[in-house]
Amino acid sequence: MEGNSGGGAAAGGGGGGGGSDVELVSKTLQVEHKLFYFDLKENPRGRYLKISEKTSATRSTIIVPSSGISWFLDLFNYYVNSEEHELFSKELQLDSKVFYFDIGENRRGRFLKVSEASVSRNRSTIIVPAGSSPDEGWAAFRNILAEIHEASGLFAMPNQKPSDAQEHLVGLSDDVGAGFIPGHGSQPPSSSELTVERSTDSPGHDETGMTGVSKVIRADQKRFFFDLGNNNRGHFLRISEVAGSDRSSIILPLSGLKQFHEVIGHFVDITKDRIEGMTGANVRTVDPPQR
DNA sequence: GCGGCGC
Repeated sequence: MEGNSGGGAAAGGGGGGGGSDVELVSKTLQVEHKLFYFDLKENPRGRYLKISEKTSATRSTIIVPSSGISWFLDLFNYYVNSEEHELFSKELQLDSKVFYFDIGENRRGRFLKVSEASVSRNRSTIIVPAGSSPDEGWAAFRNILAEIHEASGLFAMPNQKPSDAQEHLVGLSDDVGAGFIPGHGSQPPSSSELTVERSTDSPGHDETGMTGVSKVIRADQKRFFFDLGNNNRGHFLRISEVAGSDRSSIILPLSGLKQFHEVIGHFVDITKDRIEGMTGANVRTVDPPQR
């Protein structure tokens, strides 16, 4: 809850020496008799999520690159929300790593085996029990991933108010339509893969009623900020991409907004098949074993 | 207080 902004998000600046990775978020989850540790960490080479499974005797760990957190979230949502008979194994390719998601079952119950295979590294595996109630097991695991995914975005954006993210976490579906641009309430907030937040700055000033209106969307690990502004040459929409500590933006005069919208719509149309569901980019379904 | 995974 505290403003843990840390100045400029470029924690990579002060190399820090060997092994002193900064811990941004740390959470634990107990499922049956297992303990799962979630540590979002950062070092000069980037950010990653370390997930450890600890039992009384053993401990195993997988390392998820930050770009994979949203994929993990999607995959756990898939396993939580799917019927038992339609659960398939999945493979998630991230950079040089491959994560395998496999369902298993024994007399203790159902479980999801997540193993990480990378070059020159022994395969490591964690096993997450399905759990007997919707509050534990896979769903609880999913919830932690969602919290970390949220928090990860906040760390990338020092000016972001944490309360906005909390609001987004808590609000289930009713608040999706809120906070739209005044006078333009026509667009439906269809966000299947994308999650939409809003951050309105200084609503007290309403010179034209338009400046200061902002929206934020997130896709994978990137965040895109949309800000209406104006200067002596007119009104414009600034679209900024923020990923990690890098950001860049384009300035779109409002006279070009309609064409922009049409072109985006065109690409949405021709790529629909790939962005719905999860057969596209990195995740692929693995056929069940024949017998 | 469990037990799967791995060769």
